[in-house]
Amino acid sequence: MPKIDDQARTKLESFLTSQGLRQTKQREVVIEAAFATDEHFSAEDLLRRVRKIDRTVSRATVYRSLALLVESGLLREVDLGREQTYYDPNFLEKPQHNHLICKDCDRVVEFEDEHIALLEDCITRRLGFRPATKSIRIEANCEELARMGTCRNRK
Amino acid sequence: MPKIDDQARTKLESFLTSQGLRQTKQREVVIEAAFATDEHFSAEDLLRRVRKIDRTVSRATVYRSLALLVESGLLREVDLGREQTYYDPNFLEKPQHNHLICKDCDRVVEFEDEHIALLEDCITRRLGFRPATKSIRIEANCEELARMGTCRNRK
DNA sequence: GTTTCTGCAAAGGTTTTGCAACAAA
DNA sequence: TTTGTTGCAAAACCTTTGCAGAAAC
Repeated sequence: MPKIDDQARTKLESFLTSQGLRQTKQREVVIEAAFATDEHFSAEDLLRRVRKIDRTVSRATVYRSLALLVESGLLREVDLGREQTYYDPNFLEKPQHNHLICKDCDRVVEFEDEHIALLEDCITRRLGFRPATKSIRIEANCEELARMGTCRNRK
Repeated sequence: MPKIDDQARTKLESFLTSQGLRQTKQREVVIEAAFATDEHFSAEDLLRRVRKIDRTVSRATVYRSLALLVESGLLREVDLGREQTYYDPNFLEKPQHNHLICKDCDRVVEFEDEHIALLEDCITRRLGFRPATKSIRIEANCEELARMGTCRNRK
């Protein structure tokens, strides 16, 4: 089973080729950093990780590469309700997942559910739209915080 | 049946009083502008509307009043996936509604659905959270655009 | 009279962009 | 060689904030 990272790298390469774009060592580094973990990250998070590998890569290049990775379908922007844009490296593996965001502790939990997917379909059609880029976001509160008065994710 | 605007004004007044805050003509104008329509708006949208009523109101005051209106429960921040924060004046009337956002034409449609509310509850609990500030956001594509090749909301 | 508010302008933080030098193909 | 890329610094945006004067209570 190939590492997700390799899969991503291959996909990016064919995207670049098909668009007449170039492979550079900066893009290599960015993709390596982006798929190093399965956590969501912001552009600045990624910049930090990238610079651990190669400290000469510029902020602008990270932002530009990010746009490329989204365009090529390797990353998805997710709206976690924070000020910054976040990126999700897990859509390659689980194209249908959704996010639950805890308003207390900022935890983000990914989930899949066939019932909600179906319902979403129905509602979407009923309203005259076309269910395509499925994306449901649930906001909730922290059970742990409510019961224990505290939560391991702080705040 | 009282106008929503009056209801909002009354609620704000008691909030201000209870917090030892003051009623000012600027806050009057902001609330008037905020509840003039049932559309979602950004801070800059609101500033424009406010200035049509009183052109001397500053940007800072609009931002500060907006925070106050959210705190007092009159407005809700909604995340429409755009760069700016948007505000929804319809939660006073329909505290349970959700949003469908068209990724093609940026249309926002509000909807309520008991089934999805229930499912959301289940999923939230199953994941160890507490369903509180219900908020589901569905992103979809435009049927009109797909079928006709164009859409009345442009883009 | 106090204390809160306001307007202004400056500052903050994230993301984008123009441009000259550089590197991939 | 040609054309796309990079790094830098500046710019662009939205939003927040410090402060002195103005306005509520």
